[in-house]
Parts: sequence; structure tokens; C-alpha cells
Amino acid sequence: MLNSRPTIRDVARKAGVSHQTVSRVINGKQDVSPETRVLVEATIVQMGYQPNAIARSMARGQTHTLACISPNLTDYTLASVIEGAETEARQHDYFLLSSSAVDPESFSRLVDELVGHRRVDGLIVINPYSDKRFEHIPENFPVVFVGAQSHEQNISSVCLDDEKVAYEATRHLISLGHTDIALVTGPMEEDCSQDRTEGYQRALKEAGLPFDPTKVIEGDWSATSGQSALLSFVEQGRVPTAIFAQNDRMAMGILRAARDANIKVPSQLAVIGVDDMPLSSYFDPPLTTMRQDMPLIGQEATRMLLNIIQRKNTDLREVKLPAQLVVRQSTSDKGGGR
Amino acid sequence: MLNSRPTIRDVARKAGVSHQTVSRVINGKQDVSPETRVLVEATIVQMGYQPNAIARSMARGQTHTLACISPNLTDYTLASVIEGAETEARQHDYFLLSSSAVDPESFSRLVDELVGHRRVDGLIVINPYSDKRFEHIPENFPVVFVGAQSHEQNISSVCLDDEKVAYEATRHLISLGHTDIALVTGPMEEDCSQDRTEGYQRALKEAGLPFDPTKVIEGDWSATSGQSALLSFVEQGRVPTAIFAQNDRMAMGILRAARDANIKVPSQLAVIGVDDMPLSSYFDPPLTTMRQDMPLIGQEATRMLLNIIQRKNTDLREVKLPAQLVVRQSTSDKGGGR
DNA sequence: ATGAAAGCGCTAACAA
DNA sequence: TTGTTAGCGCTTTCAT
Repeated sequence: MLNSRPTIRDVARKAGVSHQTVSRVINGKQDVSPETRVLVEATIVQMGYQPNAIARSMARGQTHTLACISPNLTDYTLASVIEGAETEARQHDYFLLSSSAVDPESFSRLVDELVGHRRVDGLIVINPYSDKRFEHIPENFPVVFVGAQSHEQNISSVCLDDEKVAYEATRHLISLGHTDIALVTGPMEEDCSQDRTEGYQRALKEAGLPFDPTKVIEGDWSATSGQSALLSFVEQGRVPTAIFAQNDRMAMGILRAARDANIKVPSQLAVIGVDDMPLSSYFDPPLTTMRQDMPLIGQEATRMLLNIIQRKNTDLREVKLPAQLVVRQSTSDKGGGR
Repeated sequence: MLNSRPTIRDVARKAGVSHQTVSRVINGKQDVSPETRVLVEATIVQMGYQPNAIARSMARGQTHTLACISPNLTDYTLASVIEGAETEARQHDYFLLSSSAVDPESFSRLVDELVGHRRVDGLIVINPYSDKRFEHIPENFPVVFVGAQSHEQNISSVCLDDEKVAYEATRHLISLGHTDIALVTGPMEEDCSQDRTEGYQRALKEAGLPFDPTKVIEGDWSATSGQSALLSFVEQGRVPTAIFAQNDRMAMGILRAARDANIKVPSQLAVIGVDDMPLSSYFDPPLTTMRQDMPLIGQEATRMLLNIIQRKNTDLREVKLPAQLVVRQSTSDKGGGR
């Protein structure tokens, strides 16, 4: 509010040049004589001038800001993706505005105020599990999906190779001799839950094992949902010998429930998750999991988005990143030391 | 880039009024005749006009955006504060730009580009453990600290009542009969680590227990650092009967190390943490902790910041929020069920 | 109640 | 190489 901040014209006046020359200097343009440049630069320092980003955005028609919409900002997986995206954005002198949208309405409002009001140059959407939400995103607005591909529209995306990851997780259990393998999924409305379920099925089929839908329980990614999943198996009196949980938190809930029910892990029940959260290795027993590189996913998404914005590469790209099996004691007593 | 987006003047032309009238309508000003208003509103809808936020910022000299600088975006504690802040900001039609700054240099650069370039109207700084960082924040720029108070400057702040929380945690251990109580701290350069250490000392003193500096180990908030803390006690052959860890993650590391060292919790070793992370109750044994309401902290910080920005309440305020003891099995077998 | 004019701080196109 | 003239899309006086 203190309007005391010097503008480009104040600097120009003091330096005895035109404001345009100052503009040239702060933008590093070539057509400025060395002497003038030095003079202007000195004046800038002396006056403590700093360019006004909003005015620049205004004149250039670019905000140099990206937005990221995510179901929430606290889940470790999501936060890691966001952090990766933010770091990459800063690297390219962009800012990242991250917001959470729980329901479709708040999502729409957010898109409206971010995209419609031209507050940002591009948008990253994490877990965009319903394409319908995008009906009113303007055509040609730079968007990248994370965690799911676009079905109806041509939107670039980056996600885990969910089918393959699930396949490999299930394979790991099979390779340990398990034949009675249950599955705890994320919300089935999300693509990645579906894909991971398919990978699970493929591994079973390939091993000649039957697919039993009653061994599949839908969770909501929370530890609580994992806990109640195992509980319900216990209550039915048909506890499997192994469970593939589609994320670590649900796996941890399962471990907890197993403890309560006096089921020994891994001897009576083997458990594998997906993510490799920082605390996974501290659990009892330490959790076997499929480690994914979430910051990389965010980084990759940002790169793709910036490419689109800068019109370097507008082609549709659907990147699928791998995960890496980390064997710990929840599936095998011999599993990786600490 | 498609310059096809209608402006206020396009709407005005089509509606046969001046652009100023359109401005009045979209800003809900009173001096517009009902008929004109209806006409303009219809035209706006018809043309799909949406105001350009950047242009508004430019004309108003306000960005309607806040920034939040945090050590990182992934720690559950920090992410929760940020999420609380973001939600509150959105409630007031502000956006929150959250960035992480690991070292002082990147912090300075960030402040420069956010504040110096007038990209935001206000700033929330989480864990501002060195006031020196703020030397070049302009006077009178709206700033609120989270997690620590300002010593050298008059900056409003909101944080946990760290001294009291630590006091209560230690009291809990003492009330269980413990006299040999060790402490694992966060980085001592951070205010909250110091305050929590003081609370620990006060509780000891009050109970007539000696303060033994060799029973204090400095960690870095990570589970790993908790683990090695207990390890070092074990190696020294002087394992205490109770440990107060200044956060949950370190406490979890301690539980893990205890398991490895075959130390029974809580019979041989009681452990209490601070935070109450979502997974704390899933640990083995479930972790006793001081629960803090992190979203509330973020919310409160945002409110204070907006008050300052809107000049409603510029007084220096230093809010300290309480925490709540949650007893689980890591300190007492009788501790709260599941 | 409405419009005209000026300006927010900068960049871009054109002249000189 | 430098300066002049126009905007960017909006809000804010000040007239009318």
C-alpha cells in the first residue's frame, strides 16, 4: 500500500533514459550500449527497484504460474507429487499454486477461478477420476493429468504403470508359493484402482489361479479401510494366506488388524503394498511394497505441461512410470534386513 | 493465446453500454439501473465473459494471493498446516501459493520473487527458525509465522504451546511412575525444539527429578533419527524406562529400534510423541501422543494474515494453541483400546 | 444512472 | 542504440 515502490519510469528518470531502455536492461535484451546498461543497472540497485510481476503478466499475457488440483494436500503420495512438481516449476521460474478439491463442485469452481479467470498458464490435475469434470475447461488450455489417463479427451498424462505394478506385486506373492491371494483395492471409480485390479487378475490367470471376486474388497486408501478389510475376512472365517493391498496405508491397516487378530505375518499372512511411504520400513513387520517415485511423477508432469505451454511439444503423451519391488518382512522372514 | 476471449469492452459494445457500466455490474455496484443490469448480465452469460484476474490485480494493486513458505510440503504436520491455510484462504476468495525452501538461499530467492515482485499480498512462514532470514522482507509487509514466534521483529505468530505440551507429555510419564525419562529433540536451532525441551525440564524439576543432559539426544524429526537415538542408549547400556520424543515420527523410530533390540514397550520402555499422525494409532504398539490440531493452526494463521492485509487488526498477536493427550499402548497397557 | 478519461507498471512495435 | 507511442483489461476518479 505504501506506493513508495519505484517503477520502471522512476528508474528511467533518475538514470536519464527512457523507461523502455530500463525495460530492455531488466529483460536482458541486446540492444543496449554497455555504458547505458551499467548506468541503468546501478540506478536499479541504488533505488532498490524490483519489477512488478503482475504488470509483467498483464503486458505479456502470461502469468508464469501453474496450478495443481489434488484431492488433498496431506496424503504422502499426493504431497510428494506436488512437491516434485513445485520444485520442477521453480526450476523453470514458474510458481505452482496447489489447491485441494474434494467434491466436483469445488473442483469446478476452482477450475473456473484458476483457468477461466486466467490466473494460471497451465493445470496439473491429480487423480482426475472423472473426465466429466473437464467439460468446461476451455479447449487448448494446457492440462496434464497425473495418476490417470484421459479417456474422452486428448490430454497428456503421467502415471504409474498401475497394471504392471499390480501384476508384479501379485507375482511376488505367487512366487512365494501363495495360491490364496486376496486383494484390497482403492475406490473403484478411480482408474488406478481398476488398472491395479487388472494386473492382479492377469498374474493370477497366468499362474493358473482362479479369480475369486469374494476375495476382493474395496477400500478407500485409508489404513482404517485396510483394517476393516482384514476384519471382514476374519469374521467370514476365510482369511487368505496373502493380501495385495493397493497402497501402503491400507496394508498398514491390515498389519494392524492381523496383530489384533493374532495372525502372524508373514508366516500365516503375507502382505504387500504400493508406494513405499517413509514409515513403511518402520512398521512391524516392515512392509514389503512396490516403491514408486512420486516426486519424479510430479516433475515429469510439470515438464510436459511446460512443453505444452511453450509449444515445444504439443503431441499427446501418456507416460507410464515403473515401480520397484522392495522386499521386507511382511512377505518373507528372509526379506531385506532392517 | 487464442485472443478470442471477450473483454469488458466487448461485452459493453454488444450490450450497447459503456465498459464502465459492465465493470459496475460484475463488481456488484449499486449505481446501475435494474434494466441495464439485467441486460449486461445476459450479455455476459451469452458471450461467456469471465473477468481477467491479472488485470484486476493490476488495477487494484492487490493480487488476492497469499504465499506459504515451508521447509517441505510432504511432512504430514506441515502439509496439514498448509491444507488448513489453503482451505481458509479459499473461503475468503484468496489463493495460496505454497513453496518449499530448504536452505536460506532458496528462502531468500523465494521471498524476493514472491514479495519483492509483488506476486502476493501476504506471507505465511512455517518454521521460521532463524529471524535473520527476514532481513530483507520489506517493513510493513503482511507476514505471519507458524511454529515459532518472532524474536527480533514484531511479527504475529501462531504455534503450539510447545512448552506446555512438553510439560504435559513429561507429566504423563512421571504420573506413570517413571523417573528415568530421556528426551529426543528436534533440531535445536528450531524454537519449538527448545521450548519443548524447557517444558520437559520444568516437569522434571517440579517432580524433583534431576535433569541429566546425557539423557537428551538431538534428532531431526525423522524416524531414522529416533531409531538411532534409542540405539545409542542401548549401546551405552543405559536405556531409560521412558522416552519423550518431540514428534511422532521419531517416536516411531524409537518403537522400531526397541523391537529390534528386544525391549518391550511399554513394560520396559514407555514412549510418547507429539502430533498424532494418522498412522500413530496403527503402530505396534499404538503410540501415545500429544495431539495437535494442525489444520486449525493453518486456519488461524491465515485469518490473522487476512486481518493484517485488510487492516482490520494489525496488532501484534502471538497465539498459542493447546494439544491433547492421547493415551495408547506405548505408555500403558491399559491405554485406550484400539 | 451512466460515460469519458486517466492510469495501474509493464512490454511490444515502430520510429528516429 | 535509443525514445515514442500504444496497448494489456481492468478500476477509479470525475463529469454529465
